[in-house]
Amino acid sequence: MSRAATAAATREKVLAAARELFITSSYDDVKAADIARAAGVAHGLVFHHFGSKQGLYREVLCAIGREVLDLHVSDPAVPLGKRIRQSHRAHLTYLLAHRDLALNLVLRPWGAEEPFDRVRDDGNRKLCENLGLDFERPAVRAVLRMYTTAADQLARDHLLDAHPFDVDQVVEMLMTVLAGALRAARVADPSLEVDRVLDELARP
Amino acid sequence: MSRAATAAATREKVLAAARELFITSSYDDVKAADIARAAGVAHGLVFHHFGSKQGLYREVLCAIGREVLDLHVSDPAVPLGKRIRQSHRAHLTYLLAHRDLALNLVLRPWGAEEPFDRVRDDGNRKLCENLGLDFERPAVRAVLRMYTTAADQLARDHLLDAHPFDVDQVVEMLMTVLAGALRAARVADPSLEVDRVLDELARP
Amino acid sequence: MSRAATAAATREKVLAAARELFITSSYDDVKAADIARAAGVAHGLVFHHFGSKQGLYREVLCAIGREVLDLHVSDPAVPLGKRIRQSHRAHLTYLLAHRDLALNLVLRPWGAEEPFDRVRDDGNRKLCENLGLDFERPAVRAVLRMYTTAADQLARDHLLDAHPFDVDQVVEMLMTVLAGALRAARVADPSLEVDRVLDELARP
Amino acid sequence: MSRAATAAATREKVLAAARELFITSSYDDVKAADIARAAGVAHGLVFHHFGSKQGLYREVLCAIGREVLDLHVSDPAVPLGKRIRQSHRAHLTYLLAHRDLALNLVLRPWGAEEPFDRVRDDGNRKLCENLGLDFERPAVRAVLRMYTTAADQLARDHLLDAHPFDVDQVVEMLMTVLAGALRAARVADPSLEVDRVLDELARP
DNA sequence: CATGAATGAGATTTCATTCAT
DNA sequence: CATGAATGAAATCTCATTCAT
Repeated sequence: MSRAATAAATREKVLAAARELFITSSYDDVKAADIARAAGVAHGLVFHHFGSKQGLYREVLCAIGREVLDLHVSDPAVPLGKRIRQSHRAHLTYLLAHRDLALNLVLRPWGAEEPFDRVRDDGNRKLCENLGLDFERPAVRAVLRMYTTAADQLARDHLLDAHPFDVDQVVEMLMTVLAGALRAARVADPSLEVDRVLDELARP
Repeated sequence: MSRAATAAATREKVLAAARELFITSSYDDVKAADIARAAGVAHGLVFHHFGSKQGLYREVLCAIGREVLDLHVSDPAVPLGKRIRQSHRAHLTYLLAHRDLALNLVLRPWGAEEPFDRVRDDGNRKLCENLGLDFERPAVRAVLRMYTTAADQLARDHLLDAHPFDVDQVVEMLMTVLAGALRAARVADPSLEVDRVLDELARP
Repeated sequence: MSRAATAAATREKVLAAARELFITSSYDDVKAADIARAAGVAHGLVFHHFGSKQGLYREVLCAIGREVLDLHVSDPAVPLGKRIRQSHRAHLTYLLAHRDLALNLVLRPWGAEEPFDRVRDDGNRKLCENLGLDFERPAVRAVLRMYTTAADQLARDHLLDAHPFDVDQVVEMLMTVLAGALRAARVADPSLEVDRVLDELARP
Repeated sequence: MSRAATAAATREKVLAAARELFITSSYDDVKAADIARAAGVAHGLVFHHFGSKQGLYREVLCAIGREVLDLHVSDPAVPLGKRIRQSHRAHLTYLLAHRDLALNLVLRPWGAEEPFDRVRDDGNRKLCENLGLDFERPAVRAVLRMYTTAADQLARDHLLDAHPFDVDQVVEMLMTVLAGALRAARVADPSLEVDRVLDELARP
């Protein structure tokens, strides 16, 4: 193993330890010393590789964001309604399988973490592509941001057992809310064509 | 002025100073000492009256929550569509008039602050009464929580000039999203009757 | 004992402990924690009273500076030559009696410690008054600063046993160097009248 | 280029970078990593070549000390008064041309830096040779140390514009103070013959 | 010779909270 | 009620130095 590879491995070790801890405890409750200890490295190494605790946190967040993004189905061969439903189900399943991670890191509001916002916007952009809409149009962007936030809220309540619905029901609720959001986009920007999308979304 | 009145006045002074500070700075950035200094009282008084910094914060939050709640129109004489629209407009106008307060204290996600959640639930309950729906039904509760979160997101973007829509457009977008949320409630709970409400909401 | 008096007493305790430590160890080697422990108070109290370790250090330095200043004899009834000699002897005796204090805190160069410089200037001003010269004249100021530095150097060497001269010899050497410095002032500023002073200084 | 030559060149690169940094920042503010970066070499190399940060600092200091020493004129053909004046002028000119270097590295008190003290003693020894005096005699050594310190003080004030005198005036002031110092040596050690030297110094 | 990853001891300062007066 | 002195735990980040490659 080369020097560089060893270093990279150490970096990963720290990253993994940090992820583990940030999932189970809040940012403030996780101490840099804890991370170093969990990773089995010297205290200072955390800062050598990531500059600051914040920097390390950001990296963890981004890594998770990318993982979540990759869950989405974008195969154009699959009909739109099915595609979106599959994506949603995959997303929800992932969150259920990683409950703490979801509650503590993923399902946080817009604006709470700068770098994560970008990941979220990437998610919306992907959704937009699937829907055949232009994310650069303010109305589209605005309602998708609303929708994502609302979906996170429903997912959060789901994880907290705040309501009794199963995954399939949740997915259908999301589809309906998404439809409402798209109609809201047309309200703000009448030139927007959403009927066809609404049609396709309606078909499971 | 009686002993008790003086005490109450002091309490208010601290509360006002705290509110001012929590509006402009984050919770962690506001120090108990800052509040005491701003209020012109002894450091220890903050704890004398409010037990802890958290306790004081909660009081500030609740006071604001109550103010916001009181903005809502519940006059049954006003047609439903108009009533909800007026409430929304009043709410948005208030947030615009208190930008920092809105961004830093009001428009935070569910779960961020325990006591504020209750206020928010109260708001949803009020909305429910207006809509003639039963907040205790899980489907209703779930979609209203989604809706509120989504509405906050749109308001936040509005305050941050992230989109170009005016207050009237925002209100109409919200109405449309609310309609979508109600349909989503029916999806989860088919026994739910929402057609009449949807009808009334459609009429401005 | 009143509240304020207790507080002042505590402050003094910290100050005394700090002085003790700064005399025997270098600034960097003295830890804030050491001072608190030595004073028998909580760690945080140091900062409550002095703001920072630097602030505390400055106070210690100033207190010592004032003590040293008070050693000087300014009784006009005493002939000038005798007066200066007595002051020098008192100064040297003090430094010898407080060897570490002298070497570590007093005999440091101009510019090493901002607040101490002011004290030193005060000392020179006092010397000036004794000599009947105007400290505001650049030539006077410049040579007195030279002289003070040189005197500190000789004192330092004396404390370090770098030369075999006794206090009386050292005092006479200083008188001679002071005479040289005054002549140097006249070189820079020929309008300066120093002959009478030189005359008086020559008489013990 | 041979292996050894490359190594020497690298060493020089580090030395030059260190000098640059120590001139503009204080010892504590210069980090070993800064030096390595500025020199464009690996962090560890600093220690490879110089053992420690202190060691590197010492080398920088000595190099500068030697440069300053070489400024002094010792040509016996030049009359003493002229020789000393030329040396002083050269010294001052050098300090003026390297202001930060002078203030931060050269014009520091005796005892501040072990290795530099030796250089300073070398300087005094040289001066002694010029003056035809024996540096090993305590009185001579003592007053020359005083004189050097005083001269540094005047130079420091000069660099800081603390007085309005030009280089020629400063040189003459120094000559006068030097004369005073020599007389002080005779005070401490009456067997010392300084009249001839004083005579020669008086003639420019 | 050169590299830079790894070490790990360490210190200042902050601040919520308490409590004697 | 009001005061503000006193407490003391705690945590981030720094940095000289080492050493395996």
